[in-house]
Amino acid sequence: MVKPDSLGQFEQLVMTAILTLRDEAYGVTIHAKVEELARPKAVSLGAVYVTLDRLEDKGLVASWLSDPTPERGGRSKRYYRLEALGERALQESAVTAKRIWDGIVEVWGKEWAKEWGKRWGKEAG
Amino acid sequence: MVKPDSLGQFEQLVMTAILTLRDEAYGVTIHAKVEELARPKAVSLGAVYVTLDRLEDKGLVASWLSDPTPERGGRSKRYYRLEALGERALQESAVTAKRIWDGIVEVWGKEWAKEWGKRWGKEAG
DNA sequence: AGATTTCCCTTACACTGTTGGACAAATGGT
DNA sequence: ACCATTTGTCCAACAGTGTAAGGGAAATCT
Repeated sequence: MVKPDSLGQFEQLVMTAILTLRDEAYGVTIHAKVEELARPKAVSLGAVYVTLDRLEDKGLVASWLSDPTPERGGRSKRYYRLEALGERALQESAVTAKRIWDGIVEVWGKEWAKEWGKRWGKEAG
Repeated sequence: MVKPDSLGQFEQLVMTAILTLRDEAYGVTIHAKVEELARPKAVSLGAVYVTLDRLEDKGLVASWLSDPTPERGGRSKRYYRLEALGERALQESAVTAKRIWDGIVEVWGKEWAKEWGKRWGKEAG
């Protein structure tokens, strides 16, 4: 556990993925969700695991191993959830992220925001 | 000029500061605006200058020296503005920032967002 | 048993974040 | 003229985060 300081953007992505996946957050699904959030940028699986490791060292997330499941290749998974410290850190970072967004919209206008919402929002491809 | 890749969060803060300051963007004012955006986290002046340097190397911002002004300590300032490449990079990063915010609000709810807006928005202290 | 599928983890390096202090150029006072 | 003060820029060094590439383990299927 190092410092409850501010998160990097990739750490924010990983933690947001864990948060939104709720009970289905393990390496592979987290990776998929992060790629969805970071689109169109590609993300390597290794990057995700390294970051999960470091977040756990900092006490921001916790993990545990599941039992194997009876499917092909269904080996045990390492599931993750946010710790209280992690929730706090994510909240603060999210507020900063929102200030950035608001500042930009203030200058470039709401028309721009709408346009980008259409092209890059979660609904569209 | 290195790669027009994704920006770190601090780089986003600095560029957003330049954007919103319009014609008044130089080291000291940028530092002040970044601290406002990153509140309550403190930011050192050196961090800002180093980041400005690297952003200029990457061709995302441009700078020029002004004439001195007739006030106490009124030496010449280095002003900054965003380059076209920088605007594009900031837009993409901002979209990712917004996806993070939306994902979090989706889980924690709009009540939470409102509450944090009151306590941490630009209006309040 | 061997092939296939799903998943976890490590090593190594590049880039970004941050501190702390050095240095430069104006004005104001004595 | 000289020195203190104000405003401002910049560098060196280190810590921390981002990323790719590849090694390897545990299931099921045939």
